[in-house]
Amino acid sequence: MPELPEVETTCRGLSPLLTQTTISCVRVRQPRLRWMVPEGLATLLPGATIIGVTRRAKYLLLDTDRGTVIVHLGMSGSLRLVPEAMAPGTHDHVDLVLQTGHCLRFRDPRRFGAILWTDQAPWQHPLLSALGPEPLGAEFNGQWLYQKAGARSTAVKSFIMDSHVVVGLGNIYANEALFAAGIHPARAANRISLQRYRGLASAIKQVLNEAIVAGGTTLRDFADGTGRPGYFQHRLRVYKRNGGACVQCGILLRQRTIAQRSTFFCVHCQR
DNA sequence: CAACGGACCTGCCTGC
DNA sequence: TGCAGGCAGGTCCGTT
Repeated sequence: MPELPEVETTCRGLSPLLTQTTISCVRVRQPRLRWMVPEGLATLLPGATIIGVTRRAKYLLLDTDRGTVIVHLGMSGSLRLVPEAMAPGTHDHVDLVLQTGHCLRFRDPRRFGAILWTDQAPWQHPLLSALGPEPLGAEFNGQWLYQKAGARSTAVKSFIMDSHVVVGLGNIYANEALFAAGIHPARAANRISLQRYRGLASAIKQVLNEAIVAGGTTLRDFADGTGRPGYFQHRLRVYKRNGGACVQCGILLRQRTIAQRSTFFCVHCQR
């Protein structure tokens, strides 16, 4: 589910609801996520106050006065604010119960997500320290992509999904951004000019910004922190549209696998 | 170093 | 109707 726009949507939805609330207890029903949920959470967090909710890459950071809860939604995770008494479902693995009578509920059927803790600056955490730039920041541009591509012969689609190059792009938005930039997803990263990388960088920014405005993409069950779905799925131009007509030239869109991920593109508009 | 495949999980859909 | 197989929004890690 969650690429950068979905995580950002969750972040923006939850931030005003969680900021300045105090955690009363932690309920862990299933600690076995991608990594074990730290046992210490249940003793550390009661009494802690949430200072703010921010995002780095696809990680949500719940900043408290004692440290930071780092949340990753994996493939199927979601975070919702619900009444404390609401009965949990099968895959509702963790609750942060608040003094307001609500709880922040982490659901994740596939358990590829994670809940971690750090009392250091979160960007120093091993999972965050080596990440590339935020795609919506000024330091991410065509020059950066061109320089990072160097001699790499990997497909440009895998290249822009590499979190050391730029964060936040998953399979949906990598496909969409390459279509918007007119670049074939299988083209070797080192065979793209600086000029075309400038176009790609701005396409990435534009696609992500549009998706954030639309509240993200809801394919199956994504909802933001308050339960609202996203609407960007109606604006997808290539993702899962194989066999359909290209919105620009009308020929049939193709699908193939690149780096073990389904890839959708127009052979006429993308070179 | 870079590229690739495997691993981790469950649910849903298709086709036999 | 049942079941096997393939596929899904992520990303770390070990092996070439």
